Amino acid sequence: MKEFFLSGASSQPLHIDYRAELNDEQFQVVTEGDGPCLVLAGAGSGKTRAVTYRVAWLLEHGVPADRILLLTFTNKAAKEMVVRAETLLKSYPQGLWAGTFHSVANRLLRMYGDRTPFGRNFSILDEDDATDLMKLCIKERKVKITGERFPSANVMKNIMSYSVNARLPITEIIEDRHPALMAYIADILEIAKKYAAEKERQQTMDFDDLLVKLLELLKNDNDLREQLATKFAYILVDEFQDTNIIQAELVDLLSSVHRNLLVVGDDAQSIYSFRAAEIKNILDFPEHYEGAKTFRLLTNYRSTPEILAVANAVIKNNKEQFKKDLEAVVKSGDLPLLVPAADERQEAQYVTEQILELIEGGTKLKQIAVLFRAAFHSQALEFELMKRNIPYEYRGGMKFFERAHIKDAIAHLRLTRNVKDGMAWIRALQLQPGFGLATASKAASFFGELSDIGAALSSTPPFSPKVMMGWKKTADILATMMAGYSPAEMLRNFAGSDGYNEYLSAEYPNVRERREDLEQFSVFAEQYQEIGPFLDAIALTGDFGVRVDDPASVGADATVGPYDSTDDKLILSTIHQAKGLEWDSVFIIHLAEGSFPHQRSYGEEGGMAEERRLFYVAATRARRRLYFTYPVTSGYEHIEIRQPSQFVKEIPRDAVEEVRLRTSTPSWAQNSYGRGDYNKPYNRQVTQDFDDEPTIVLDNHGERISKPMPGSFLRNIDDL
DNA sequence: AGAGTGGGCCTTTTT
DNA sequence: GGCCCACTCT
Repeated sequence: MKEFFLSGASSQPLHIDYRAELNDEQFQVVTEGDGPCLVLAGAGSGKTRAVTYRVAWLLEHGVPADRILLLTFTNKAAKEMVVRAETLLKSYPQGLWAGTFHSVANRLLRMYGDRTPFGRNFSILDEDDATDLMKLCIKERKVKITGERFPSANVMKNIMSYSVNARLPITEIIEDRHPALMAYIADILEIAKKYAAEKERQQTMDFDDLLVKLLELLKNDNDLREQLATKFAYILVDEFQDTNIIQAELVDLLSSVHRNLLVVGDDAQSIYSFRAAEIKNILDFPEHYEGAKTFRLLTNYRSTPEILAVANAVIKNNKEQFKKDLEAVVKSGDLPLLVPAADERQEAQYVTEQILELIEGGTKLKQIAVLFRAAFHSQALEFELMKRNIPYEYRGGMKFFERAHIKDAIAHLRLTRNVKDGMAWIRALQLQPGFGLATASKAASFFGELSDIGAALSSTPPFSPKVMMGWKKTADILATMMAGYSPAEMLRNFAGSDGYNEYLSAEYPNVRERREDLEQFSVFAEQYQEIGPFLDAIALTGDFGVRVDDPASVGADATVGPYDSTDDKLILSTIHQAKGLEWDSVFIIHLAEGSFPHQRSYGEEGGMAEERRLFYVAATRARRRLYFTYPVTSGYEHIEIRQPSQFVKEIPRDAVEEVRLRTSTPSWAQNSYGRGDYNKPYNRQVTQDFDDEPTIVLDNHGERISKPMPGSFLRNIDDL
């Protein structure tokens, strides 16, 4: 702590009783966290608590807020940490550097970007823009197709992103993961070059660039590195198990002067290797930082011992892992339930009914979550929830800022800051008749040579008369928009412009809703004074809490039904998005081989271990009740028999209670009126054997549809 | 070159 | 079920 003790701020009376509010391990982390520190924090062990108290402790001991850097992976986590620190300190920690890696990198690049070829006014490409740009690069290369399909822009982007983040040559990645594409290797490498060059020319960065360009800058500019590493006296990193090489190197450089680097993480919750998270960062931390202290937070304050028993048992099957069993302090509860369902539909019905029962028992809807491996797994459930009028909030899927009309507005705004932003030009111009991709690209190049948007508006581009008409419209929209000053004003001018409204009403049936969205967007914009920070916030957050495609918000009146308010909603979420969160009751659905673990994980090195960590993350979200469900069959025309997830099989038989569903009407067995007629008799049955191949499906006459297998209906897990 | 239409494809996870 | 591409016509 040395120099900071002298600063005088510590003369204020301490009002936080660290000793009383933290357990021994947490207290150690908070008070002895100087130098390089690794905090292995199990799920629900008060990790956020330890970090926020540490920040509070530093501040109370006179460390200036702007000399503390707190890095997280999600905006939500960053916000939560700051809010909790604020609550502790009873004042907002003004000046604290807290944010995601990407947002902090952006902030630094806005300050020092003039030392890079990108300048300080670069645009940020979101995932769609980046993919579109990649498409253009592919198109331009005019690849000769030789039998094998050429990778889509999306695939190309993924390969290149992985190459950057894992710091592996593209060729090696192609050889390893897409050997068939080696036929195109020369083209692919050229396209990669083109993509990079194009971004530089357009003064735009994709998400990866934010980290990479900052890292390059710090490596090449000794003065700046020295300056920043001196500035940041304390660096704290959350979810360190999910950092990649680039991120680890960034914090390494930024902490190179003071060496006060405290990283928190749980190797058992590393679930982002697909974007090159390097679990070695956390496993090798003690070797990499000489004299590093290691702390372990193993007391779990969240879940019942029954839930932890399941999570601990399954994760044990991963060999490369710090050994640790979470210990529960919460009192004993019910055994987790294991529920095989005849098909997706019955699974959805079961989940829905249980949710209704939980609510009757006094649980709030928002204290219940349904988690799944992949976004589309929730489809059947969403039908059922809609049918029963259960309001829910879907995490993931279409983000507000990804909606077409919102992106239109953003594209026009972006041009006012960076006239070289080709993707913004292409998007804006293509709204007008006369502009297709080809013409818009050419126009973007033309305008990209100019100094700023003003020059573009007063230029005389070499367009044909028809194209010129379209350009006049765009120019008019831009001019109308720029009559405003703040982001909100500009947005309202944009939404009110004749040019854009003509486009909207010509193109879409629901103009009114789209205009309302734009108004909502303007309201959101009111908290920003300047266009730059506003655009950055949008690019780096993707959402601002507005629920998209939310059928429930219409019917759920605050005073009707057992739901106490409109924000009391069931949570549907992918497991990835659920990390760090907790609920009273959690359903994990689609626990069948091929769904979870995901099909593609079988062939990937370390894939199964990662899926298992995902399972671990999912199970440890639950406080009191945990349900595992899976469909035994899937498909309608061609019925497919599913195996339960291998993770289900890894659960000790006495650690769960198996539920047998009585009315097992696969939807294909129901009458042709669809919508389940529960009174109608049905005869089809499904049997399932856990050990080897299934199974038997009987039709209405008791005839076998698939291969014979003696066995009872939905065999008990005890038969394993 | 752009716009409109029909068929094939694919569906992990995210800052 | 949605998106993307290729094809055709203007």
